[in-house]
This record gives sequence, C-alpha cells and structure tokens, in this order.
Amino acid sequence: MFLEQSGNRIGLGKGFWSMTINLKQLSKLLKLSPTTVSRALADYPDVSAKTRARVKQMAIQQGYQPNPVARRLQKGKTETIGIVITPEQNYFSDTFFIDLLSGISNQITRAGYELILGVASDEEHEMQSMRRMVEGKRVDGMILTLIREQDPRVGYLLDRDFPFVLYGRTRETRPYAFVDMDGKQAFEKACTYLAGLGHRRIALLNGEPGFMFPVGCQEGYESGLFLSGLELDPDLIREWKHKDPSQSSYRWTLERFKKDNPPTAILFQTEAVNGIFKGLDELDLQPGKDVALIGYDDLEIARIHRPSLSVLRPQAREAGQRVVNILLEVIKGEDPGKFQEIHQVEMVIRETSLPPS
Amino acid sequence: MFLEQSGNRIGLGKGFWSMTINLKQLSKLLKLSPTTVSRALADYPDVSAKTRARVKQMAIQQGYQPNPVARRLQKGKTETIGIVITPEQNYFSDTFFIDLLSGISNQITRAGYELILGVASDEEHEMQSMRRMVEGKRVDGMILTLIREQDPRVGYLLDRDFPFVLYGRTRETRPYAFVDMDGKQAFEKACTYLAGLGHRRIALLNGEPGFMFPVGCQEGYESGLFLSGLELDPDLIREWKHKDPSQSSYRWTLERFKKDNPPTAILFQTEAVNGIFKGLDELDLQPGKDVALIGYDDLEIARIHRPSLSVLRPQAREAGQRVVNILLEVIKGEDPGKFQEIHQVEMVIRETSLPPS
DNA sequence: CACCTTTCCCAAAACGTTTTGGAAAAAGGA
DNA sequence: TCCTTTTTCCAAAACGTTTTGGGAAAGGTG
Repeated sequence: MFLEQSGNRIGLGKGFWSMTINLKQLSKLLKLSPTTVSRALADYPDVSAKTRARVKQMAIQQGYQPNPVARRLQKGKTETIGIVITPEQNYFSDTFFIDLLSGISNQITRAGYELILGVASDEEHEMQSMRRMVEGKRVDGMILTLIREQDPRVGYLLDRDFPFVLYGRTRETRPYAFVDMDGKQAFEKACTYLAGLGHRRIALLNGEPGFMFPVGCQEGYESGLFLSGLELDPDLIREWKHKDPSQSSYRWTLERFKKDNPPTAILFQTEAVNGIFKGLDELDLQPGKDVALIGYDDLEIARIHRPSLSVLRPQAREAGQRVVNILLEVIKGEDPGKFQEIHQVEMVIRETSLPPS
Repeated sequence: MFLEQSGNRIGLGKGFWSMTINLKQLSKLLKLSPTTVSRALADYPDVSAKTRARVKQMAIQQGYQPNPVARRLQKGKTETIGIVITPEQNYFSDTFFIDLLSGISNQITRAGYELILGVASDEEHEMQSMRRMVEGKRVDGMILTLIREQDPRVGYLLDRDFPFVLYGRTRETRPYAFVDMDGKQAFEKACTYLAGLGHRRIALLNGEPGFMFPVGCQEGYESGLFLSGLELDPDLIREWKHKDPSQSSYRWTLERFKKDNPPTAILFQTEAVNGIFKGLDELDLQPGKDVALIGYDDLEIARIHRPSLSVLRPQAREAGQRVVNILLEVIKGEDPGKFQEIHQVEMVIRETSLPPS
C-alpha cells in the first residue's frame, strides 16, 4: 500500500543489478505488460509498429538492457563458450595465438555471447577445467586448441554430444568440426621452393610428436622432397622439445652442422628460431647466406631480425572467426561433420631464403 | 496423470541442461523438499546430520551440480569477473602476462567464479568491451591491466561504484584498490647495484610515457643515481615506442653509442632487449663485457640468450592471485581503499651485469 | 500433563526474462 | 447487422535455484 512492492532497491541492494532498470519497471513506465515490451524489443510481428517504436525509444532512453542471466535461465542456454589454454606449452609465445584469440573474441561478442577462459598448467588440469565448464553447465560449446594425435578431450566431448570445434585436427574416426591450417601444403610449398632454388639437403626441425600439427608438416616436407626429386635422409629430420624449443634446437644446430653432410636449408616452426640463430651464430654461419631458413608462424622476431626470416604465415585471426561461426552453427544443432575446413597458408619470402652459396 | 509433468526431456530438449539432474528431481529421489536438499548441500544447521549425509551422497552419486545460471539469478550476482586485454600493446609478448593471467584464473576458479575475457584492438574498443560487461550486467567486478597515467576506465568505474582492482596504478585521488609492482624500488636497486660495480654512466631506456609504469621506473633510476652520488644526464634517458619496441630501441642503441660519452650500462624493460642486442652486435660491443644490461621482466629470451640477461623479476603469478582475492573482498562490499599493495621485485643476477671494463 | 525449546523440515516467493495460449478490440465481408 | 478474421495486447507459466517465514514433531522442564 505504502511501498512499491517489487521496485528495485535504492543504494546497496544485493548485487549491482539494482542500479539499472528492469523489464517490469520499463513496462510500467510504458503502461504496457512486460510481455508486450519483451516482444516489441524482439521484433515480434504481433505488436503494432507504433508501440514497438515507442517501446524501443523508451528502452534506449532508459538504458534498458535485458539481464543476461535471467534470459539465459529462460532460454536454457548459457550464451557462453569456453576455451582452455595451457601456457606451459609455449605456444602462445607470440602474436600467433593472440591473433587467434582476437578473432575468436570478436566474433563471440558480435553474436552476443561470452568467452570464458580457463588457464591450465598441464594436460590433467586442462581436462579438469574443461569438465568443470561442460558438466557444470557453464558453456554451450567449447573451442579446443593445441590438439594432440590422441586427444582425450575430443572423445570426451563426442561421447556427450557436446558442441565443440577444434582449431587443428586429431586421429578420430567419428565426424567432428574443425578448422585447421594446411601445414602439409605449407611445408610442401616451402620445401619445393627451396629445392627450386637449388638446395639439395633440406632439413626439417619439427615440433615434438604427440601433437597433431607436426604430422602434417612432415608429410608436406616429404611430399615436397619427392616432388623435387630429392631423397629423404632421416639424418636431416629432428624434433625440438616443447618444454624448451630454443635450447633443444640450439643443441641440434650445433651438433648437426659439425657432422657430415650438413643441410643447406632448414624448415621449422618459428618457435625454434632463437635456438637456430644462436647455433648458427656460434658456428659462424650466416642465416640466409650460408643456410636458408623458412619458419612456420610470423612471429615478431621473424620480422625484426636481420636478416629477416622468411616464413609461412597462417591467418590466425580469420581462422578464429571461422571457429566461432562454426561453433555457433553446431550449437544450433547443425551436423558437425559438415564443418571441416582446411585453410591455406601463405609464404612470405624475406631474406633468409636464398639459393645455396 | 500419465506423464511426469516437469521431468526433464529425454534427447534433444532445448539447450543441453536436459542432460543432467535437477534439484527438483534430486529431491524427488530423496523424498525430500527442494528446500531441504538445497540447504543440506549448503551445510545449513537446520538440517539433521543424517539427512545431510544422505543428501550429499545421493548428490554425488547422481552427479548433481546446481545450475549456475539459476543460482546467479537468485543470488543477484553473476559470479563472474571480467578482464579486457589489448594485444596491440605488446605487453603480452611473453610469459609475464601469461603468468599474471594464470594466477588470476586459478584463484577465480577456486572461488567458483568465472573469468570472461575481452580482446580489444585499441583504447576505444577496450572501453567499449568493458562497458558491455559492466552495463550489460555480465560481471560482478573488473580487473584492469596496462594502466595509463590518465586512465578513463578508472574514473568510469569509480563513478558507478563498480568493483574493480588495478594491476598497476594511475593518477587518481579517490581511493581505489590496486596491486602494483614496485618499479621504483626495482630500478633503484638495479641502478645502485650497477653503480656499486663501478659504472658511472648508466642509461635508462624506458617505456613510452602515458603508461604509469615507466614513471616509477624513472623515479627509481633517478633515486638510484642520487644514492650512488651520480649526476643525472638527460642524454642517457630515452623512451622506446610501444608500437615497436625492438625497432625503436635498436635505433637508439646504434645512435647513442656513436655519440660522445656512451653509457657503460643500460637499464630497460626486457621488451626492448632484442633491439639492444641487435644494436650492440652491429657495433661489435659485447653485452655484459662492454655494456652491462639489466632488464625488467624475466622473459624467455633473457634466460636463453648467451650471455644470459640479468633481470628484475616480478612475481606475476602471485600478483594475479592477490588481485583476485582483493577483488572478491571489494565485491563483498569491503572498502577498496584498504587494498593497496605494492609488491617487491627481486633481482636476478646473470651474465650481463659485470663491472665496467 | 502443560508449556517451552529445540530440532528438523517444507511451501511459497523471489530473481528477470521469454514463451504459451488465449482474449479483447478492430477490421472486413456478407 | 452479424459473423469471421485479423490485429494487438496480456496473464500466467516456466527456467532452476535460494531465501523467507513459518510449522510440526520431538525433547526438556516444571
């Protein structure tokens, strides 16, 4: 009688929602029912053009925004998607992952969704963090990166029919959605390019096995050798360690160039570049001049180093956007098997890809 | 009569919440009211030890987890905190920011909260992304990093009484909560250390003005000179550009060492190290031997370079945890002014901090 | 036994939306 | 004029929790 029953509290109510206007309050202001206001804002055809306009104007004037939590409860969706990153795998070391994340985030925001982030220290916590999101009903879908050949996360999500998209691929026979870079084509292109310059001994310093990406790189490398009529020499292939890319590639460089038949060119992921540069420097070999180099990923160091590093450059931002668009489709109920994209990788020729001297 | 009224749908209901058990369903299983089950799980004293145990056991057995969205609606809190990152400021370049994020994420998860992430391309989008979170009622609090001297975000949040914590500081007279690294003390320590080794001409290659951090660095540098009885020479101070740390510091290095009275030691943020190394290399000066170097931030390059770089090492992970704990207090209603922490920075002496030759 | 606590439980309301299933009013057709 | 259709609105239910405000049963006390 005296007090407005369910108006919002002034001052410190619980939470901060008290600060902004409500659907109910807005509808009272408009002398309409909450139903009509809600439907007007959602452009339902059963509200007249006149009142729709009136409602929208008032909503803007009052700064009304529907409470996302309430909407989520009613809609039965979280409007949220999850991603878990593992910094230990220093993946992340540079612009590449940020570009991916940037594309992901933009597209998610555009859809009115939210991105929630987990940071895991290792494989076990990675799974744990994902399970919390999935089983805790905190997300509508997951984005997975840094995919391993045998990746338990994929099986887990498939078993539960939970929507997800991989950035990368895995060994799994059931259909699933992914966006992947064509590492095979990229390394094939780089390899044939070097062979075309006259290089006969091209080395591959590849990422550690276990992850899926190096598999494609090796395939591309072998295919490139074959297409160029070169023999595959197992003594020109080596893996760097994920725990310590610089150190392991540094050691290999020193060691390999002291042995017989050293390479005249190296293909590698750019993570390993510091080790290679350091090793060559110590051996008094000049990158580009004495040894041709092409890295995968256009990290900052590649651009600023003198001589600047030729690279294979994945379009991470675009890939991130695609991942999100696909995930939203899968969440809507589309068949994940329909979304399997392999993106081309461009080659950027800079100063380290010269003919053999 | 024939059909269970409000049981969950089997198969494809709307959303995926249909897959897991409900409070109502759980209470039916237990032949208790939802109230009692809820209160049993929340350890209220008004439910007997026996039924509490029974409830908890059944909850575990059935894998019951309260729906966070419903809980948030009722509690009037989002149980979510937001952070916006701006990759363009290549802040981010290495482990430091990831460590911070890792500390933040862990602590947030421990509290049962969620971390939502915005990625903004510039200052304007940064503000926009934050406003979406705040005005859209999507978060209970914000974490701010990369603080500028005049930072509009801080004023915005203070005006609205919205809970937030800075990693860093700004020029603002109203009280607010922050966790900051003691850049002043760190640079003072490094400066006096170098002076103690006999260096008389110590240069400062500082971050761009506009951000708050370089201010403290310069203060510490000047104070270190003063304490060591050295004159401040404006010609030994320079800023590198945020857009391109490597290039700008490379140019300065070349230029400065060709002029009269070059420094025998340089203090800088490690972001600039590549440019400095490159410049010294070109000038045939050996880091450590010919020029002493101490960087702020223990990036990977600092450890792997030969000679390895002496650094000032902030404990980013710990700082991230503190930021979250403080933010949770502020959200609870504690006075933000009570939480102003300045963390000490340790110095790690490696190979680039030798006496002058 | 009558009375007062204490213990244990629960029905109903509330959080802020969207959706369902009409109903009243206006318009159209004969 | 009366009936039908279309237009425009709305009350009530629902989403899944937690909190409020008791209330019944059990246990103590005189």
